[in-house]
Amino acid sequence: MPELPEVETVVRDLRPLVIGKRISAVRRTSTKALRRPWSDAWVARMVDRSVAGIARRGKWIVLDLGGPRLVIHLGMTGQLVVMPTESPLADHTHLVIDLAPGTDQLRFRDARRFGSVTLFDSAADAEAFFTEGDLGPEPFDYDPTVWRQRLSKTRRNLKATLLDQTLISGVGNIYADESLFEAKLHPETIAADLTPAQADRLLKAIVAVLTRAVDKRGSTIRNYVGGSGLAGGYQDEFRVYGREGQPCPRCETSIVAGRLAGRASHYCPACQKNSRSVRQSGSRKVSRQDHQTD
DNA sequence: ACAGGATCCTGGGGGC
DNA sequence: TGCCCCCAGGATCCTG
Repeated sequence: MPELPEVETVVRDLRPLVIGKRISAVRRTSTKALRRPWSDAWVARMVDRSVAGIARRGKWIVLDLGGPRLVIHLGMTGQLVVMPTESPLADHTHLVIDLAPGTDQLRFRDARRFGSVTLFDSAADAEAFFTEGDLGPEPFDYDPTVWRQRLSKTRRNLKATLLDQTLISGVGNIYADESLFEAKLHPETIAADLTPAQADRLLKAIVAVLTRAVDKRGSTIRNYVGGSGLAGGYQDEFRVYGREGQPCPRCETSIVAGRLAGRASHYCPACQKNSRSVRQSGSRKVSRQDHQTD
């Protein structure tokens, strides 16, 4: 479920609720396996530590325990919320962390269990995990030159490219579609065929869309809630995602939905022209030079 | 190198 | 009410 804006919202919500709190107990509240295996040996390493900070890296949440780092991925249906101890434990709650002083608990829930919770011994170990996973740069501080270079090296389409966390971290299905609309680029456009100007436009569009979404506390379609249990508001601002058959907010043309990179993809066929396929309709294949315009 | 499909799971919605 | 099928904010592995 959660992409960068949702994860960022969780982190911002949790920050005042967990920082400075001491972990007085840790309990696994289900025996079901998560995406990455949990180890009970981690409990002893967490108890009595205080939460020094909480941060986001791509779609990952990093809880700083003053040495060890608890690294959490929400997968599709994950929730990480602070709740009072007396509130009933919701279904599919996998981990409960007691916070002191007070009676609050940090709870991790995940119905589909595509998420994970992993303890690393140090900041360096957590960072090595991201490095080994080849996690791509953050959209907000992506060097445009590097971005253009990375795009120029792949013949994949833009939709698949934006979903690739090693190329850019944090973008998922919703914000890929919304960013491509913002940039007026067709999701099937080959990344390497973008002109430098188009590549710049795309990065700016991603940043603009993500910024607006963060401002609205992300998007809630089904399960997502922030760290305090509050839903998001950006789902009301979608311009293409989930709007198949509805009018394009720019030109009124019906939004089209197709399947790309294995995911539902929404776009405006009028605003988001695929220069490649348009040009291909006359000749057979198009040389790279043909794309220098636009 | 890359596309496409299957897979890991559960729940919700639509059609019948 | 129930059943069946399809779909879902992700990521990874396998095949062609």
